[in-house]
Amino acid sequence: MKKMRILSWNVNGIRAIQKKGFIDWLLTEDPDILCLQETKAAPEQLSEELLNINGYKSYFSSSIVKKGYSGVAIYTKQEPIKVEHGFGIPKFDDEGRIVVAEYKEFVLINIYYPNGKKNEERLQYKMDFYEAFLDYSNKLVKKGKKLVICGDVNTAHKEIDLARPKENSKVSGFLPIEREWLDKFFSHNYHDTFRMFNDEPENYSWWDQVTRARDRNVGWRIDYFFVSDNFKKNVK
DNA sequence: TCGTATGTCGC
DNA sequence: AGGGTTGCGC
DNA sequence: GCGACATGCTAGCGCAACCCT
Repeated sequence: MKKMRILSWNVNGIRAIQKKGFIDWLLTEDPDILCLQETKAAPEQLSEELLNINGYKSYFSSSIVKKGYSGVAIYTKQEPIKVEHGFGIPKFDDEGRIVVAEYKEFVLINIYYPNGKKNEERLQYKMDFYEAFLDYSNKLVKKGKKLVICGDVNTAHKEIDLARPKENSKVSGFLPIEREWLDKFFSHNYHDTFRMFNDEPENYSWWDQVTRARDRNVGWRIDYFFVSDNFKKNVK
C-alpha cells in the first residue's frame, strides 16, 4: 500500500477558517485526506470554492437538528468506494457527527463525539453514542475491515493526557465513566496511535480559548487517531 | 474551563 | 443589505 | 491555623435569529 498522510482538525466553523486562508493552507499542507470536525455548516451554505478544492473530493455531514451546529467533513484526493453518514441510528446520525469513507485498503471513520458538559442528559447521550460507535466499529472489524478512526473524542484518557487531572476529575471530559469507556474501547483491540510513538506528558490537542490556556500549555489530549489491530502495522 | 477568592470542615 | 444585540454551544 | 475540598466569578469565538435602519 502506498504511503498516505491523514490529518484531523476541529475547525470551529469552516466558513470562519475559509476567511483566514483555509484553502491555501490545505493546498500547501497537501495531505491525502483531511478530516474536519465542527464545521458548523450545511453544504448548501458553503461556497463553490470550499466544496471543490483543486485535487480533492469533499464529503460533508451536517446537523439536521440545529443550524450552525456540529458537522464533519472529509477532503480526500482518492475517491472512496463508498461514503456513509452515520451508524444507521437516527438519534446519533442526525447531529451530523459522523462521516465514513471506505477505501480499498481501509475504512476511514471521522467523528465529532458529543460534548457532555452541558448537563446529565448530554452526558448520557455521549455515553450512548460511545456504545453505538463501538458496536458499529466492532461489526466492521468482524467483517474483516481495517479501521482508521479519527476525530474529537471529547475525553482525555489518563492523567498524562491533561494538564489539570485532579481539578477536572469531576468534569465531563475526564470523568471516571468516560475514561472507563476508553479503557473498554482499547480492550477491544483498538490502538491510540499517538501513544504508539510518544509516551511523554504535556502533549495536548485542545486548549481553552476563554482563558487563553494555550499560552501556558494548559490543555487536554482529546483528539485522537485510533486504528483497529489489523491495521496497526501500517501506521508510521 | 482556568485561576482566583472565599467559605467550611476536620484535626 | 448590513450593523448591533442577544442567546447558545463549546 | 493549615491543608483539602466545595462554591462563585470570570472570560473568547462562531453562528443564528432578531431587531433596526
